[in-house]
Amino acid sequence: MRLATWNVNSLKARLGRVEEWLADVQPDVLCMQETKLADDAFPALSFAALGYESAHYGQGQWNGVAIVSRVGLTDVVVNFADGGDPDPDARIITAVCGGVRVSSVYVPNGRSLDDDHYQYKLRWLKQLRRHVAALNEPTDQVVVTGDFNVAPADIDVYDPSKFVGATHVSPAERAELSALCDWGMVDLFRRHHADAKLYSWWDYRAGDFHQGRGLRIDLVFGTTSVAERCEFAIVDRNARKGQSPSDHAPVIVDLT
DNA sequence: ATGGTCGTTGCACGA
Repeated sequence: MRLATWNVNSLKARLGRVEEWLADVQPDVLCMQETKLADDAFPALSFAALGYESAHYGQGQWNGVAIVSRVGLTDVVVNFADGGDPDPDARIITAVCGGVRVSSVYVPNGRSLDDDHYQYKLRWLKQLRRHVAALNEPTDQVVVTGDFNVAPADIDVYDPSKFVGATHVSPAERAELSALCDWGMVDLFRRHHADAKLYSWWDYRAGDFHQGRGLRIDLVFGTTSVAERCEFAIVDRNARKGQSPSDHAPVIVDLT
């Protein structure tokens, strides 16, 4: 099973590229973030024409997450399912695809450490963990993937000195990812590329992509049983090139 | 040293 995640930065602006990419890469499951669409504007027929079932949770304009699958798509849950307060934004959707419970997540950006949005980000990550624990046991086949807006370690940042005091690298955010791992999840990409300075997001400005100034913030977490099946992981940098790219590249994992 | 660009929408703001 080939599973991928991609922050498309507006599915309306990106649909052509996403269709082309699906035909080329042939993933079985694709999790998308920042569709920036209302549910009734989601192009389900375009995905159906390529053989994919789909589930979307959007609000229009901002945020919006989706899962498309050609290996089944059942048990769809929008928003958090831990019994706590629902997130006012459309940032998480969960479904079972090919025997794996998959969540597509768009973690709040945080803006800056002194912003209320940063506290929202930390609360959001805690609730994500409760959501995962409410739906699964650590021994289950579970994937939580998407745009985490957190670089797990300094190796995931092109120049850590430029991010001192910034979001995406703060100890509190990283501790939330560690807590997810403590529950029973593994960063599948890092497991396959222990020392690689490879990124999944590059600012549109100043030629950051071509200068190699990026962050690895698009992550695929899998439970141990998923990690044991994972034989390949890659960032598809080609999808960040050319005409009208998203500022994120897809991350792909292959499970046996 | 600073600011670079996109996407939304509507003539600013979030990332």
